[in-house]
Amino acid sequence: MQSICISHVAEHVGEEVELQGWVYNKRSSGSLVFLIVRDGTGFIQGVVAKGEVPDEDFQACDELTQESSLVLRGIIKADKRAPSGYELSVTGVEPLHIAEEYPISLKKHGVDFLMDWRHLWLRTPRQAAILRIRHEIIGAIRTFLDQREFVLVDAPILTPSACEGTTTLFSTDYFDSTAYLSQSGQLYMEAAAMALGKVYCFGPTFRAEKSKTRRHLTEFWMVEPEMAWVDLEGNLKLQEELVSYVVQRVLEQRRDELVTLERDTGKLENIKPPFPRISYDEAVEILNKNGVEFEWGNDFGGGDETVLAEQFGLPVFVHRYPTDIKAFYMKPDPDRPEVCLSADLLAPEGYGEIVGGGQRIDDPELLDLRIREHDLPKEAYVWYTDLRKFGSVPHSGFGLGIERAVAWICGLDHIRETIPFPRLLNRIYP
RNA sequence: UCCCUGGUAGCUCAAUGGCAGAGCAAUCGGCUGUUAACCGAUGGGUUGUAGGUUCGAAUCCUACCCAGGGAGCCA
Repeated sequence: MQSICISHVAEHVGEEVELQGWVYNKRSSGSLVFLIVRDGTGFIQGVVAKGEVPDEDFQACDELTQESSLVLRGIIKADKRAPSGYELSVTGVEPLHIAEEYPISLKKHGVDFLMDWRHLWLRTPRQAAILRIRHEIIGAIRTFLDQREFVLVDAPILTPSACEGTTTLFSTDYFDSTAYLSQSGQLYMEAAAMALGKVYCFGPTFRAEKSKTRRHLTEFWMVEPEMAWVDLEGNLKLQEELVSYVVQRVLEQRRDELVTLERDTGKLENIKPPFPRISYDEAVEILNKNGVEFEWGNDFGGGDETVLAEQFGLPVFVHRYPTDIKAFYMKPDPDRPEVCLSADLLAPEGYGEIVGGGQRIDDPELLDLRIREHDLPKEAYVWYTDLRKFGSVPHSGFGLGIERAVAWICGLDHIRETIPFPRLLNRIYP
């Protein structure tokens, strides 16, 4: 007898097959038992009728609890009464392990409770759908960049000092000195771009900020492309093409999962280049016009980003931020040095900044000056400033936050559901 | 770090100063088409912790702990 996955039952109608899975729910009606079984690829209802299976198999159904593991044999039948359109007419039930009383019921639970049981929460249809979409998004990003001949270059996670010197880092003992968990691979990607042209890193990023919001994690994943010989506009073009490709691929490949999440896919269908571009100056005007008190020179808060993104049905680039509020390596606009060639991409529907990037300083003297102005330890950046001494070229890059992108595409109200085991302020379990 | 909200049965919640409750889950029984099945029965409590006010506190007051949301900062 062939052992198959539930995702493939449609190809085996009329055949007797074997399924391996877990009990999702059980309903009993005297001499009929309905077993809803999941195997990670899907769900199917098995109908166990007394007299049509060996007596011991029928009695075994009594013992089955939610999430017990079992092998189920039966004949696949098309049935309009089944939610998926298919049912299993059970011929054999073989429990493998009877699960203890399962903490997660099919009813409503609070977030704190579910987070404590995150290792089991992942089994629910909604969480599984999110993880599949996350997988699709990551796969799409890598396919897109690979097709454009980017080279994946891994950045170190243990680093000797802050990449940007501003945010709080996690520190760890490194033999007789201190190392920090990376908050960005970008500086290393600049070195790699000078070696290979177009590169990207994809890895975890750590921020010890004490942020307690629906948009923050202390450990998150970021893809950071970096390109030699590319200016700000070339950078934005790549970003809008990448984001559009990812969204369209999820729509094509993960439609069922989006339905499970009750995502309004209409809003995603429109995500195609070009994305609107507004300058920081224009953004300030828009805010003021919408009754938001905002002074030129400040950075946008979460509410400000939502107001800006609401003006367009698409992700929107905000470019040329004040040089003072951006990282030390951002290249000033040659026509207006008080602003820099940076740009953030704000997602629609209030999801905020999903990409931050810009053109980097290529002038060695200016870079040295900025390192001094930002009070950064010069010795730690010698290798970085070397990049401007040995064939400096214009170059640009960006960082795309995976979890924020997943939250937006899935339409989730909190980022913590986008990553299998979220690390949050006050939570490092499980 | 600051501001706001909350903490009652395994879970989700009710009880606003006067007997600690319901639904689900669990256990037992019933049912041949259930769709978060249904019906009947049973067990289940140091009301986050410590103190205070009161004849009487889940309820009011103080401190602390924990959680959630937000600010700052960021992706």
